[in-house]
Amino acid sequence: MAVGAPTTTQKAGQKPGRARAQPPAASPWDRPATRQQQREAKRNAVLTTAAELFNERGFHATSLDDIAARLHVTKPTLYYYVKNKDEILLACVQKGLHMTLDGIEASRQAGGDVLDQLRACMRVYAEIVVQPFGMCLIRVGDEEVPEPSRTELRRMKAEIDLAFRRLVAQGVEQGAIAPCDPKIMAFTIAGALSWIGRWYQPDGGYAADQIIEQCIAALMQGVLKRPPARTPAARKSGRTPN
Amino acid sequence: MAVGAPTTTQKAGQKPGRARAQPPAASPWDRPATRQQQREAKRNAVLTTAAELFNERGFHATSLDDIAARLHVTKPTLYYYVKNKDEILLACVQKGLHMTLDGIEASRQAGGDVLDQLRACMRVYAEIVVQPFGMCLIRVGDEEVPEPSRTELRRMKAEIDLAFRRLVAQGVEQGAIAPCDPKIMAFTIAGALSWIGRWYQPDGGYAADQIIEQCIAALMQGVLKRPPARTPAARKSGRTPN
DNA sequence: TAAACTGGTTACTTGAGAGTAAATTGTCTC
DNA sequence: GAGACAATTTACTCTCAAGTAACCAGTTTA
Repeated sequence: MAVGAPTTTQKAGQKPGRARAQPPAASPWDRPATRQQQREAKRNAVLTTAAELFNERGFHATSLDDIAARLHVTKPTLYYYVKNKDEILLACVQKGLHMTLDGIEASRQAGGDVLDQLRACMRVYAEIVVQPFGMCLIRVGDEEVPEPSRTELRRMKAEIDLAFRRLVAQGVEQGAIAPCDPKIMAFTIAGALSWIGRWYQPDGGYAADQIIEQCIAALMQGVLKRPPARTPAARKSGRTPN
Repeated sequence: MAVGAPTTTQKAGQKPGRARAQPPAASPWDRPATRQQQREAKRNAVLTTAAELFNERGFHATSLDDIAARLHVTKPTLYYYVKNKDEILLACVQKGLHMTLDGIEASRQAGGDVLDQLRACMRVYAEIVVQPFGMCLIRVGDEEVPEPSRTELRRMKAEIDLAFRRLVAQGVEQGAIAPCDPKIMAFTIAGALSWIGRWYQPDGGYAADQIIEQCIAALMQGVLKRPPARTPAARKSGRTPN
């Protein structure tokens, strides 16, 4: 399902766990959404637009007036929905982080062997990283976010990293993954996937899915040519299992 | 004089190719370096310090006063050595770029088969990326640098990317590298290596070399365990060639 | 030793952009 | 349709940092 359309907060591996209790979801027959819902929707629009601009120009180079302009409102309006500029950044990054964490949790629940789970996590991560909030996550260095929150952010990032590292370690133990330092392998994986968010352009000749799948395959398989594996299934395609 | 230790510009893939013709190198017996040399050295100190601060706090979050302070001088002094803040950023990134390009050229000259050359390029790139100017290169998005130069920068980055892509393509043809889309493979490699510059900390339990070698190995070999190769040399170590 | 230059300083101008106060318009409820 | 409250606007303030002007101390050269 591709992690999907912007503005719609909570889309990836959702399930009301982390999200604040949301009114049951709106059917088209409902009368024009409640005040609360509208407010929430507008706040989200602010955050999404902000994230897009941060990604285009960088955090410090984006003014609140820029954000307001793109939303066709004036700057003070923004302050009706957010406390200040830092809070915006924080919220964006946090959304990206939550989406990732939820997604990882979902892949865990989905089960499968270590390799399946690792691949699923990679996919989740890569899909998020090409969307506004996820892109924020990897483009905006955490130096930029001021101290109370920075530590919290780092904690969450470490959590993601740990998930990868654990899977790798587990895979090594089971003999499915090549012997390596799991920490470095995890960073290598995360790095390659994060980088996608740096150069990917929706209108650039490649579809996001293509890029993601190929990048994952490249990481799994490595640069070096493999001798064709003796796996029965692999015989007919002539390729090693990805 | 205060504008202290020049921090030795040009470290990785140097050799006077691209650098402006430098006076034969100073022996300790020489009288106190010429005006020109001192000036050059101080300008370099400004750039290096700036790069370090940009990496620590981000470009926009670093003020010229910050840079001046770390050099124990006052802001107007900086203007004696550089035109303005943008020029500083541009110079830093450009230095990183030139170092990389020179390094790549050097590995080409060094010869060897495709894999050797690819590995050499990866090493060059990774080594640069953990140093001030190289780190600038990958931490500072090119959105930040204003238009006349941005295009030039992108051109140079593309050149680096192209070098990787060409090696990959060549390797695929020769059958040394697994069949893949060279463009994506190149980005995957560059991404993983660039990422090192994001999390590497000189005082963090790992030596830079370790990280670099392991990261390269991880990329070459891939995540998946390889069946032990039938290469005679590989037999005794019990591992596949890295 | 005086002129001229080099490298640096203090003290300023200026502009941009974050954030606020208070007035204004719109909408819902009784 | 009159109040009450939600949503936005206009018109400001204030701070910070880029960039400049003008001046000063050392050093070199005639």
